[in-house]
Amino acid sequence: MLISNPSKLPPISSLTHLLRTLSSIAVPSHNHISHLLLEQKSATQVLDTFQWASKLPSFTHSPSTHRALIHKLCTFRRFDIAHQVLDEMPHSIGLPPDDHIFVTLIHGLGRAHLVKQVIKVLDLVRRYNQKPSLKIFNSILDVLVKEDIDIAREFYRKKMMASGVKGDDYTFGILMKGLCLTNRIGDGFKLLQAIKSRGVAPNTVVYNTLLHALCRNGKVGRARSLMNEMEDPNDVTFNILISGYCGEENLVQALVMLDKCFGLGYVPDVVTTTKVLEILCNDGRVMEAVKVIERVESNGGLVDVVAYNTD
DNA sequence: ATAGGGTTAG
Repeated sequence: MLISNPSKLPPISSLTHLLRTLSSIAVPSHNHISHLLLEQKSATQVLDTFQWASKLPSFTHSPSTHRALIHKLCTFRRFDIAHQVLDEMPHSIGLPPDDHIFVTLIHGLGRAHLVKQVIKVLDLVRRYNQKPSLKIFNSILDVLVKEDIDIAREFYRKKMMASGVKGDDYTFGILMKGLCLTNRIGDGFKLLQAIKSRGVAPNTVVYNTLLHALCRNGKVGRARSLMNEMEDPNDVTFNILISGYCGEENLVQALVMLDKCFGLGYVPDVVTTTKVLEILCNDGRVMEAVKVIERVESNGGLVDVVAYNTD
């Protein structure tokens, strides 16, 4: 048995103690026990708490309490125990681990940079006779793009495409993020092209990711023309472009975009507004800055302390 | 489960 003897409980915090006392009076909810688990400071404490809860009269663990347990075990890097817990789920609650719990494990392994183990989650899912869902594929892909874009691409080609799993909007967003993270702008455009060649319009997130990478790399003009082909630019799109123009101190274009932004009913966010105010004030155009503040505020936007200090 | 993120001196 992997859960140790509760009689030798380690010292526990007073909050934990209080919660334990309360739960022995009333039947605790799954939510309640999950929070209690998340509060524990060591793998032993989490396991003890989990074990203690399972002995409470009229309490049965659920997928959600298991998820909390797995999450905590991952933060303590006890992936071995996490796997054992998953294995025990079919007998302990009569249910195999669900998607949500696999995603939790994938995140945990990802935080520990355990790339190979993350990919192996696919086999783990199959061991419970389940077909890995697109959500699981995407979660794995999300970990991989942050580690190594080439491994991510190989995973996409060999594991997803080869098993007949078609990527969705999320998939392309994740891939674009991975490419842009390493400033592979050329590849970003290729991906955009690949999406279009499937006969679908790339979604706004995919575009925005590439727009941001362009702006970061001093290619605001290219970002502007790419924006022209977007069907539905949103507030984030405008924040990116306005910030981009501010970054190269192109006050004229920044203000043009700002107008366009308001014209479509979007209000720049706090960060973007501050940048606009900054370059206006640097240019001594304080009156216009005040007008911008009024315009943002009257449209329901926020201007914060940092902006007011800009002088 | 997917996009961005600022200020600080004479």
